[in-house]
Amino acid sequence: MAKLATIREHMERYNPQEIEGKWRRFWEKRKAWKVNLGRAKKPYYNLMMFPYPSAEGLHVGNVYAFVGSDIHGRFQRMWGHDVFEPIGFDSFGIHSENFAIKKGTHPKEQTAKNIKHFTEQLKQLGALFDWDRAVITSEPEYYKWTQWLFLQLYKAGLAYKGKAPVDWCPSCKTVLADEQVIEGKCERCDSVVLQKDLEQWFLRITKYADRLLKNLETIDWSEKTKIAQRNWIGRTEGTSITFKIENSKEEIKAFTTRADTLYGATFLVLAPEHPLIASVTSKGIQEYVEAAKRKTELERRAEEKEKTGVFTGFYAINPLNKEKIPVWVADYALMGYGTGALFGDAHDERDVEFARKYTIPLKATVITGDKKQDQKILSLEQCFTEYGILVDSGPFTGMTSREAMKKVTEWLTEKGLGESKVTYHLRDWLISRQRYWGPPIPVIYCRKCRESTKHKTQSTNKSQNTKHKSQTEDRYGIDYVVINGVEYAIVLVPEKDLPVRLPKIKDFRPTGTGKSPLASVSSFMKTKCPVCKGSAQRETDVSDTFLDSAWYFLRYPCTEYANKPFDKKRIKKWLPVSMYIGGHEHAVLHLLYTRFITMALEDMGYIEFGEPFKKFRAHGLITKEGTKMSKSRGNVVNPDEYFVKYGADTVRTYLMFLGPMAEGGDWPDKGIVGVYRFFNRLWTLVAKPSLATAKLGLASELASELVNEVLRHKTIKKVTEDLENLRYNTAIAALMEYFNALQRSDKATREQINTLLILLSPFAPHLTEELWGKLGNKGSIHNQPWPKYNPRILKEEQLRLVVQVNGRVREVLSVARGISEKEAVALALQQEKIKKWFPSGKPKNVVFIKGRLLNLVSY
RNA sequence: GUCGGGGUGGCGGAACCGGUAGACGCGCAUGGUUCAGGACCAUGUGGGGUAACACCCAUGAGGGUUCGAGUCCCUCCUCCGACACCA
Repeated sequence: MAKLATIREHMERYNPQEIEGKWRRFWEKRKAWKVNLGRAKKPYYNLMMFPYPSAEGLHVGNVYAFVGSDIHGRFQRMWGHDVFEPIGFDSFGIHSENFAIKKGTHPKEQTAKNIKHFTEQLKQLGALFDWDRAVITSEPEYYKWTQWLFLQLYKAGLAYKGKAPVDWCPSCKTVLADEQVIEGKCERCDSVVLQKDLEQWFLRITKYADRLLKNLETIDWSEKTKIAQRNWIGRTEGTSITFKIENSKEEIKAFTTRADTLYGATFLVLAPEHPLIASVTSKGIQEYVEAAKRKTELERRAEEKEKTGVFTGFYAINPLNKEKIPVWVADYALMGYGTGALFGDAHDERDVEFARKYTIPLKATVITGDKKQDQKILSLEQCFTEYGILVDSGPFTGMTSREAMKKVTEWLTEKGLGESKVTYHLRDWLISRQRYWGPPIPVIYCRKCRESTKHKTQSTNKSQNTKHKSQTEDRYGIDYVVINGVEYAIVLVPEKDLPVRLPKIKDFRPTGTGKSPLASVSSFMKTKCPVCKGSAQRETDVSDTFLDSAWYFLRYPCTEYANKPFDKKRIKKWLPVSMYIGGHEHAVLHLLYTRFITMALEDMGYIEFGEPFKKFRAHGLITKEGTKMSKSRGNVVNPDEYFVKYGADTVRTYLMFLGPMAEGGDWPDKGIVGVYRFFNRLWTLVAKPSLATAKLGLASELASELVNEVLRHKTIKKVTEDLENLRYNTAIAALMEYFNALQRSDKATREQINTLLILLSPFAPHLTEELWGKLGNKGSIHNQPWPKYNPRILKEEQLRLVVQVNGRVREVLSVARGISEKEAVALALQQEKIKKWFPSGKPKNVVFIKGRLLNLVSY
């Protein structure tokens, strides 16, 4: 007998492994989440950032992100949307290649292996993923179109090859984009980056700077992300001022945001890369420039940012007061910002520091109204950088800084000596990578074509980059590169020849020579020119991973089209993306690039929208004991053991219970058992034979207590609102509260429990499906409509009127909702706890907030 | 330095427009159940105070506005994140 009971008890226990596997197989077989993309009536594109499969498996941080997004998808699905929730792998790139190198395997094999394991793990999550449409960026079927995209960008004048000082990571042995350099270090491996002058491929994202900025107002994104983008774009308004050079026809345009300080200009500084310097023959200067370029960020840091510079030997004329000021070259001026030149004065800390070091005179022209400070500033003991009143500034004396900035700029503009200028922090996107594991850039260099088209190129000055050339549709014969002193025409690989396949080579490791490993594979490099059919060579660099991920969301709904990257009609139906959820670390990388590419595609006429994601929400970070999980720290938590111990439903729900989605949380605290207990208790309640028969069978009006009904509707309201706002943690709390009430009351009806299960189903899809069936309901719980609450029922609840005396709570009264102020005061004054505060029997003042509180004031 | 976000029990975190601070969960305590362990169930759990109430104190610190402040304003302390020689 005892044994039998134990077995029975065991059988009835909540066993996540058993039911989760069962339902997953069932759903997969039925293709339960499949959406017919062509026919769907209410398309909802629920997108999450796809993972880099650059590890053996998922960590709980990935799980957190995917589950949060999946819950949103499930919620939208139950609202009646046709939810398309795709998944894929961002499998090209340095992360994947580095991982393969570490493992000593070929990236192709390692990536395949990783993807296989990731897939197994992802399938355990119980998400709505459409696996038939999985996108893998390292497959030729995909990167063919990444290369196609590059060709279109080139034809539109948005891709160019140019020589520029670029950041080089000596460990990854490749150049990096501006965005991938963090505090002078490589984003991937933390190595200190070096500056190199290299000929590289760029995408002209700066052309879109203003649009990228302005459009932010039109999209529903987390404010944090928008701010990060605004900062990165870094639009600055200022003035460009033309300084004539003494005894020369040359002039220098200097950029400033403080035109009001122009009277105080006592020197001019050029960036070491400034074009004017190239024409200066003085040996000392050239040496300085070379040395500055060779400097690494580390060296600059070690010197504690000490500024260095050298006097050029010539002088410039201040257009305002005609003063003669020396022109210097210094490494604190940056070529990429403003005009690459600035004037130095006493109202900028960097200028002052530099001037002191080289004993260049300074002159203060701006002061505050404060007497004491006036003296200090005029004696130059202190560098005053704020706005103030102008002194010693000719006709501008006495003006405020703001006024003067305007007037000075106007004056200069009138005289043709300056103009308003806008500059940006944003730089063009450098996409060349001297690595193996990426899509080869589909370009061929042909010597013969260059020879035969040389006449087309007007200017022979090729010392600078191609940035400023005019844009035409067909640049054949005009654009060229110089390799080892020989000119080659840039010829695009014809679209019909795509993809340029990445050959499987043995020696795929980065070379460090400034060239991709592909450069030593002659079978790849040597090719025929598609124009002249003569022998030519291929570009051997591959493109940045972020180019792969800049358009993947367009591919998902169109994976069945082999002859085009995406289908216009399909795209029109499903895009822009309804909701995008992902990590905040991509705020200025992926999210900015993606917006740029979308705008470019719109301008080229391929799509009809300029913003890819209508709504974006950043999720927080899951940490381990307060620190970021990372492979290098070795504190990555593998979710597998938790799946085995507690099941996916518990892991899903627990992760969401940690805190608000936007804030992330710490894993693990022991709290996971709390959710597991909750599910066990739910299981027990539903499995109770008594519930399955008598009470559950009754109609709700007869059996339910009003209390439970009110709570049911309240819970629907709360959970619905919370899910809309991604406040999953409080939604779960409300569900627990509701469950606790049902369990306690012992009068729960089937409807009340069904509501609980439906509301819980986005969090715990397997468990709720099982219990839904156990209660004798038909069909899948996931096909149920989302419950609606009845506002009338919420009003039936008794009001708990808070009674305060002098703003402090003294009593809580249960009263009818419609109670009037008069009635409430009278009732309150009958209470012992209240009465004693009013010896006179009457309050001096009464504050009554209907439906909420009563405050009686005794003074 | 600049920009952004925080500081609430032993812990994770709740608290709509200013209106019962600490929901929900973890942990802990006591009791029940069990051969035992675990699991489970019940009750309690910010601090002081009380037999129990009452009452007092409490949301980083200090001040202010208000009938009433975690929430609004000012000053300061502190932690975290992003960017950083950007003129």
